Amino acid sequence: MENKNRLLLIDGSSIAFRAFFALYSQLDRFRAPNGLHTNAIFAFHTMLSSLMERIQPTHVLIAFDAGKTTFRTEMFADYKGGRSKTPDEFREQLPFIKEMIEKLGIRHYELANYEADDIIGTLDKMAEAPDVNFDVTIVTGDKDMIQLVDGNTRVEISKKGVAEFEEYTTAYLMEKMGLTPQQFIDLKALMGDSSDNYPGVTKVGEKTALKLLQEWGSLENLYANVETLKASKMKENLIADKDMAFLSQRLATINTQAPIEISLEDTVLQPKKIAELGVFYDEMGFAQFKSKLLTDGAVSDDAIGIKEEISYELVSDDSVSMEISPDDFFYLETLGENYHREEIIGFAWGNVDKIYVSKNVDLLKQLNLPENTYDFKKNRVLLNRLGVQLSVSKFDAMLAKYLISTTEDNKITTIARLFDAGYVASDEEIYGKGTKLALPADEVMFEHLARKIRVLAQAKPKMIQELVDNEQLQLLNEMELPLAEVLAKMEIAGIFVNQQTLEQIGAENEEKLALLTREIYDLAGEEFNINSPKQLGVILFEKLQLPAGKKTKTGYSTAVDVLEELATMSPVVAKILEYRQINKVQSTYVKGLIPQIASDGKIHTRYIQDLTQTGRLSSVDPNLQNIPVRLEEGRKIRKAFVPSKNAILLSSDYSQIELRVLAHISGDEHLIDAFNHGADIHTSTAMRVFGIDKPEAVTPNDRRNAKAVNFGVVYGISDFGLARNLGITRKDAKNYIETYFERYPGIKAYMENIVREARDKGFVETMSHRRRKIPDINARNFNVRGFAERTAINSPIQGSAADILKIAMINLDRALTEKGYKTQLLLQVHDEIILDVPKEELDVIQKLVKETMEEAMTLAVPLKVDENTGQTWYEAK
DNA sequence: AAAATCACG
DNA sequence: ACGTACGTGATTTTT
Repeated sequence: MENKNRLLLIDGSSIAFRAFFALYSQLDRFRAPNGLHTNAIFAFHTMLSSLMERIQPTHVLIAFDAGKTTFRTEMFADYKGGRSKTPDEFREQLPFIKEMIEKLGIRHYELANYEADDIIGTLDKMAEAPDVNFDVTIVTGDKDMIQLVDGNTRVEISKKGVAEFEEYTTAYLMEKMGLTPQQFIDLKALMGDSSDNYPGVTKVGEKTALKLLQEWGSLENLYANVETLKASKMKENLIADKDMAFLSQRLATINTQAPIEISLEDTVLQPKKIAELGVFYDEMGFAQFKSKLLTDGAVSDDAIGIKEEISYELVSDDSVSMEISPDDFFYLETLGENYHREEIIGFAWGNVDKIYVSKNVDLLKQLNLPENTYDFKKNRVLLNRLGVQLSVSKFDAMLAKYLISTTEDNKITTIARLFDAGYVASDEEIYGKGTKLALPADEVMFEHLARKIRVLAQAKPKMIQELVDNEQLQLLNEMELPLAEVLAKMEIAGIFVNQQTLEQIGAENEEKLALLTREIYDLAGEEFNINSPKQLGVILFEKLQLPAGKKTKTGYSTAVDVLEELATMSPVVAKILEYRQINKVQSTYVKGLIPQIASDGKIHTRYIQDLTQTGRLSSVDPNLQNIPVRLEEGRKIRKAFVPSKNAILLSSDYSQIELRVLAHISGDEHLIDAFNHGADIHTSTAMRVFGIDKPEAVTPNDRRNAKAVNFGVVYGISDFGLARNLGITRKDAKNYIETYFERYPGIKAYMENIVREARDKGFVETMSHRRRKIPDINARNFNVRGFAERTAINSPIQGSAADILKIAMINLDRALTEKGYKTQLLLQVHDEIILDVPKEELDVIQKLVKETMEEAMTLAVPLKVDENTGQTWYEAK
């Protein structure tokens, strides 16, 4: 870039106001720890950063309006009159925006009796003096300042959000409006300005004003010749409002001679006040800005006093002996995430005072490793690959953090921030990401590992304290930690998948797809990419003229529910649905799974234990919790999942566990009764809600509707959702719900209570004190708040059900181990477990599994378990 | 990187 | 009037 001074002048008042509205929808989310709204502060920071980045100014000034009265109000008392009061939520943020600007090393200025425009205009003129000759960029939300555009000065008007600006240069102004900057003032003189509340000439708006200026060039010339205009209402108005026109002209003119007490030298960009900014970001709750601040350079890390020195001892020799204290942490590093395949690149152990690092994996085979861990399950699996049985963990910082709060991720950087436990770089900074993922120099990695150990050691007591305060210590020690061991066993065990079976299914699918593709091209009359919703939309809704129903953000929706509506209208639609179904199976479950079969003939998934908001597990790499079952076409995939030699697959699932949990935690007598009498729950609901006497009188359709209502109840029902699901009117859905609540008053009470509880405490919890924060519960926005309310209703239900299966798995694993059975737990699918059972153990194991699951927790209703066995997963259903 | 779609409980 | 059912992950296309 040219070595010229660049001055950036920002209308702080106007941009702050724009910033406020740019994130207005997020008003409730942006709250400082002390409750202050911060949406405008945050958006202002974002806008400012991107401007600084783009313009790279040498000088910056942010001007603010000083107060209500200015020299313009002396000229015209109603100037800016009639404006609605600025919102309190905005006004309270202004002082903090100014504070932030100062800490960013930028000057701000305001002057009694003058507006920000005048300060900017005056400085702009100073910067244009021949001996100075700066490039000037003016940023504002207000078009008035376009009059300042000239060869040195461009004006950027904030358009939308925080990043979109419209840049006015003399050329652009001429092209867009056919005006010079001076004429822009006259334009406003004629048409007035409704937001500044001066009227201009009666009945003259933008179109008329532009035409007059095209013809006469200026306000002065227009009025010098006004008598020559042919008689019209407009001529009368021009003559009558002449004084107002010239007054408006003066009001619209920016004063470039304001008595400012600030010079260009005062606007030189200063270095950021790093330490103060760090504190400020903390106060505002701006974690991202703070971590950015820290990563921007080592100098700043030290300046802020967070990146203290760290020392560690490198251990490369196998023949080291070590003493372990109960406070010591152990940490194991891999480059990638999939610990079934990744190699150990380094590890560290120690405490706040003394830290060891190494990359000699042979050491791991002989050392006695510390019992405080981070991601114990990963460590267990990795060491198992080395033939080492890692001893039981006493504390897992990752799981502890997950239990304390699910709102953020559970990375060590996050733990460091939340528990004020020192500095650690992010893995991305050290190892890169995506294609740039690579091993750094040894010293870089070792320091990084040492810092992780120190953060963990410093955070542990604080985390324990918080777990105690939350009544969650038991949840960690007796549920998540033991479960991590069980899951490690399951992941290590893996499940046999028959590749030939998958390939056979794959070959059949390919044939069907080829045929369907030809048929679809035929019916459509052309070839196109059937996988592209965009191209498909064009074919269906433009070429074939089918009625487009729903729309997505980018165009026509071609989702199943839309296509099903169209199926009767054109034969191509049915073919497309069939194609989609088979293609899904082929791409995700045939082509996706085959490469996941390891050399042992098994698929080893990973269960993510610290992710879901409710306490469920998730399964990745591959996901074995969404193998098809509902449609036969996909269900066949399950034929490839087989037991080990001389064994059988046993699938055990809880029947209606979420409704049973709901019955228990709501205490609703009717729902409890139904379960206690062993009734078919959807039939029973149908009888109560639709007023049917005998179960025999419940039609399949009644039962179907009741089932949808029951689902809805668990999800936090709304008439809209139920209506959409059942294809009935909202009014009917509303009736269903009202009747349901009348007949099940305990459920209604539960919903009201849990929402109130969320409001009071800011979180809800499961039967085992698993928490979910509900920050949006008091949102002003109807949708956001509605979502939060449904979350508050659903989370304790889904979460308690998850807790129950977790307990069952732990108890079952314990029983299997104690009695020395060879049966293996293989998979978990939310309300179901799949086991590999040697044939000779089958009878006793079936009994044991059922018992263990049904007795996992004692509720006001019985827990019921169904079991199925088979030579494949397909049969075990 | 986001959006659309669809697989599961 | 607003415009949604709760919780996930993988694949493909589009930007």
